[in-house]
Amino acid sequence: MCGRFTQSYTWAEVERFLSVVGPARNLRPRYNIAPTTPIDVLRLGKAGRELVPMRWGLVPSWWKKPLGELPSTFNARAETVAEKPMFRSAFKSRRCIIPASGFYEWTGKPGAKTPHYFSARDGRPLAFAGLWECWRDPETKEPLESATVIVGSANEWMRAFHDRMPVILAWCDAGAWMAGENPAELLQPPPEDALQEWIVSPRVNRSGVGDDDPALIEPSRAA
DNA sequence: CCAGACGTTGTT
DNA sequence: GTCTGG
DNA sequence: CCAGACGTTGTT
DNA sequence: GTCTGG
Repeated sequence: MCGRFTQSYTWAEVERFLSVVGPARNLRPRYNIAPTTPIDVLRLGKAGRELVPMRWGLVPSWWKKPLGELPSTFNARAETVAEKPMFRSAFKSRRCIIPASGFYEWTGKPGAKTPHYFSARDGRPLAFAGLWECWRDPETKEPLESATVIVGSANEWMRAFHDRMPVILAWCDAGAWMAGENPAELLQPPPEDALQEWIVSPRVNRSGVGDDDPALIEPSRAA
């Protein structure tokens, strides 16, 4: 998966959706997110469940080099997330849910790329399986919280556009995910009729475009 | 990942 | 082509 | 037991 | 933080 998450979700929608794991608090709408910019992360902390904005791109707590030398960690592969040094610690003890109204995938060749918007057919927000970490800058000692989205195989329907897709907890068990259970069974693709899709403007991936513009997911040219 | 920008010369 | 911003 | 290592994702 | 090597 690549691109950004888009469109707003209402408090009511998220709360209803997240009721799988219990009541949610402090939820804020967010439309559209790019790597290295914050995403909303629902985690289980000492104070209970909280929605926290974090850097998109997980930084393992043991990372000692400058942030700029960190490889791309905005996605983690479901197949290897348990073993990769970059993710395994968070996979064990810092799972989270990343609410989003939808996500983008691109089709076409360079110079003729077409962005598609994907969201739940029932209109409810999606909840991606994620991981988070807290890292402390060796120089400034500043703490930085970060997160990543787990991606797995696409289902047949999705394969028409892309062979990967985020792990969506709506069709797994969000509660079990947060409890650290049955990862293999949890990280399955959703039913074939779970999502809907339409073409949007390439504007979605343009630098300088605000993340909170609902117009980003307006249908574009016909397919 | 993708979209968009990317400007040089002389000058003590 | 390569780098930056999101 | 301790010391030291440990890089990911996407590629039309 | 977690795993491996010694």
